[in-house]
This record gives sequence, C-alpha cells and structure tokens, in this order.
Amino acid sequence: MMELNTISDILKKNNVKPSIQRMKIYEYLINKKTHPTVEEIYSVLSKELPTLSKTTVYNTLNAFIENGITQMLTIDENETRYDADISDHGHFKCTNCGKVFDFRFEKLNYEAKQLDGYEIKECHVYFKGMCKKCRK
Amino acid sequence: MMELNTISDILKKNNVKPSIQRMKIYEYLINKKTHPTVEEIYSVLSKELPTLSKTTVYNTLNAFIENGITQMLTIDENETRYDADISDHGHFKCTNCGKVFDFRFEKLNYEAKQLDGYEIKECHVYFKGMCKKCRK
DNA sequence: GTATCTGCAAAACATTTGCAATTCT
DNA sequence: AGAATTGCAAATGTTTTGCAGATAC
Repeated sequence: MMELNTISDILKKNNVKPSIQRMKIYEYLINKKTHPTVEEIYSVLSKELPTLSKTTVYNTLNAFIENGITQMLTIDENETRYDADISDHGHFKCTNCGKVFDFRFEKLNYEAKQLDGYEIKECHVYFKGMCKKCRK
Repeated sequence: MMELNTISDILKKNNVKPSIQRMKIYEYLINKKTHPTVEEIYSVLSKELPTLSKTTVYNTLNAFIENGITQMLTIDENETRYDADISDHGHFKCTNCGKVFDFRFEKLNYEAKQLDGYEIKECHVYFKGMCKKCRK
C-alpha cells in the first residue's frame, strides 16, 4: 500500500502540485487497481471529500495523463477507465462480471518492432471473454 | 472494389435487410477502409443520400455489429470508429496525422493461449505513434 | 496579494429513444 | 394493408468550459 507521503513525492516529481483531491485520486488509482471510471472515483471519494466535484476528477485525471503518470483505457465505448500502472501490460475484461484484469506480455514488443518505418510510442492490448470464476 | 450486388448478398446472408442506406454504409466501410467515425460516414454519404440521418447511421452500424459483419474500434476515447474487416488484425494510429492503419499479427493468438483459465473471445491490439510519412 | 485550484452551472458533444411519416412487399 | 425502416426532435449521458469563490505560497 503506497502512503500519502510517497504519493505526494510522485506528484511533485511529475509537475503535478499535490492537493488533497489529487493525492486521494492518485492513491485510489494506485492502491485499488480496479481501473475505475470517473463515476466510480467520484462516488467513492465523495465520502471522504464531501465537496469533491466531477470537474475536479476530470481535471485531475487529465493532468495525470498529460504528465505521464496515468493512462486512459478505452476498452469499451462509453466507459473510459483510468490506470496509474503505466508499465506495458494488457487488460482482460470479463464480459460476464465486467471486471478488468491485468496481464503481462513479453512478445508484443518484439511484434511491434516488425512494423518498421513506424515509430511506436504506445502499445495497447486488451482481450474480452470469460474469467475463471464466471466459467465455473 | 466490392459491388452493390455482392454487398446486398452479404447483408442478406447476415440477416440485415439491404436498404439503400445500409448498402451504402457497408460499401463505404468495406471499400474505403478508413475506419471512419459516425460523423465521417454521415457527412460523406449525405451528399449521395441527402435525407440520410445520423440516427440511421447509428442504427445501421449497431445492426452490423449485432450481426457480426462490423467491429467497433475504441482506439481513442470520444472517437468511436467502425471497421468492416472482422478478421484478427491490429490498428496503428498516427498521433500526428490521425490516420489509422491496419496490420496483421501472428504471435498474439499464441500469447492469448498463455492466459489459461480465461476464455478469450475478442482480441484487440492497437499501437500509437508516428507513421512513415509523418516521420520524414 | 497574486497564482493556482476547486467546484458549481451551463455549454458542447455523442448516442439513444419515441414516434410519425415513408417505404417495401 | 401490414411490417419494417427512416429520420426528426427530444432525452440522456459524458466531458469540457466559464467563472466566482476558496486555498496555497
């Protein structure tokens, strides 16, 4: 579990001034790892920060993205999710329970290099299907 | 270039009754291969079909998707694109010129099988970066 | 005390829905 | 005529913008 001190440092290092709203939003992303939507972040954090507005959630997430400490996941249309894990990894969404799981991949970078002439900066991979629990 | 006769047959085979609007939209998707947005389809086809409405474009694309002859691409948030090529392939979006290119991949299916316990039904891959022209 | 950040309300967009008019057979 | 399709207008939902008040340095 990452603590608020560490979070404050990460934000500062990445040119995001650490307000309480920004720290709590980053904390939620990095500790819960649920790839939440704006709605989820807003409704959970409103309990702790009763005056929080969705505008601030949007502003904050956009600032995180601009400064490279969060990525936007567009796994499903009309359901923008956010992820503070910016390492190369893929996502698996269970079409039954709706949960999103992470997985590592090795071979994709190799594959990416095959596309020569193109300069690849971002690499997004997601699968959809049924997770272990839902298949039982 | 696929002709309207062939398009009519494909739609019929897939339980979509071939109206002029539906045929023209499918023709645009399959022949132009530009992975257009609703807006692009609407503004281009309005010239030929002046009474065309966006509602019909949306209804038609949803019918195509339900019947498995078109896939939705969610490469960027707030920019839903459509593709009548339903074979397994990846997309590369140039962040400079905005164009979307196709590419084949072989190794991903192998990779997918590594995630055992999970039943994978759909496999989406996209890269972002600079295309050949924009790098010059 | 000046900059920045927050959050309300309104605006801007994208997509869906209800329904009447049109088209097809 | 009867059933399906089209397209307008209104509704819904999401994200952005404008701006006034609050907060931080």
